[in-house]
Amino acid sequence: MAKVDTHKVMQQAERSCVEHGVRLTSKRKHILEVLLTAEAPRSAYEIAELYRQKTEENIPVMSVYRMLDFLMQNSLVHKLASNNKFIACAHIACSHSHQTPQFLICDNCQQVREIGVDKQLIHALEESIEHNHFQLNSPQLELHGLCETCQQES
Amino acid sequence: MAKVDTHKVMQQAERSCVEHGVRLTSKRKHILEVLLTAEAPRSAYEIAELYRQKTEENIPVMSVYRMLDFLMQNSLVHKLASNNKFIACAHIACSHSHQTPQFLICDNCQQVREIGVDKQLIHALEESIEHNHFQLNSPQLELHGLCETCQQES
DNA sequence: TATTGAAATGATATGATATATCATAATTTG
DNA sequence: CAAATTATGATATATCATATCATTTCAATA
Repeated sequence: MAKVDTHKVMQQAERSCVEHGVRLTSKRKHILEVLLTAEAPRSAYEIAELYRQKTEENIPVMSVYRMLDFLMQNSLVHKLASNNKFIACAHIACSHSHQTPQFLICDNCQQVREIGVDKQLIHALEESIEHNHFQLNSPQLELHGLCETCQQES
Repeated sequence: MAKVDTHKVMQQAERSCVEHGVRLTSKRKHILEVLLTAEAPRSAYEIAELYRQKTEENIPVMSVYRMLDFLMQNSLVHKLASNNKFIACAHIACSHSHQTPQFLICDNCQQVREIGVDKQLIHALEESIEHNHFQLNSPQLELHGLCETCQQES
């Protein structure tokens, strides 16, 4: 949710889609832009509304879900399971080999920081998983709490 | 989801509620029992249905949600955010001081193992959180993958 | 460049999850 | 027992998500 250079990120997103031979259509771009400029994670229905405001065109929520699916498959967007909202990946521009994303979600202002999971943490996770003979799919950590700003206010 | 002595767990649950001065009514008990005997996490609507089967009485879903809230507040039940289902706490009987629960969720058979998060992992988490000046609420880790049994089948 | 096949999007319906709110019943407490 | 509190019921509705079939767009290629 930190300020990003939307234009630059979009360029990288396009590049990445070309590389993978998938189509970043203009509607999909709009959806991604909506999320890039949003202050916090948004639900599919909120995204549809923001899309309308941005483009002055209606978009069926069904389409929004499909486009979100596309964007998620291509690691441009993440879904936060804990609140059923979507967020642009914070690492699009850094030519990321996408590993475990970890989200710090502020329960007060709703802002989310996506951080890379640190080596030690990954190691500890792997240990714990291996110990239970479990085989991880795609891990994602969501942690709820208060961000620095909101701590100070309370 | 491992076999538990339901009776013993229920006794401990009652004890715990008495201690905290809250009421474990018979309906709430039924809900908890339903989850204790379930093979996998259940949605509120599934719980309502299981309740009907168990008691031959209808229960409004609204009530189920309320009772689940109660049970969660008292650490007897957890909600899995990643699939909107509920599960009995695996540590009711072990007079648990409830710390970070970690769930290993099998995407094939849906069974869930709730494990204690190991020291090292907690430490790594805390480091990473502190580094970002974040203040954790009640952490909970949900990891998706394949359990041992389902790995062998595939 | 016209054809065609695949991918993307629209339209419509419906299912699944969750909360708000006001009414009633049960339980505790003075 | 009366009053207050807590729990539950009943009803409505909001919110999140998917299924399915129709139509449009786009790229490949004959």
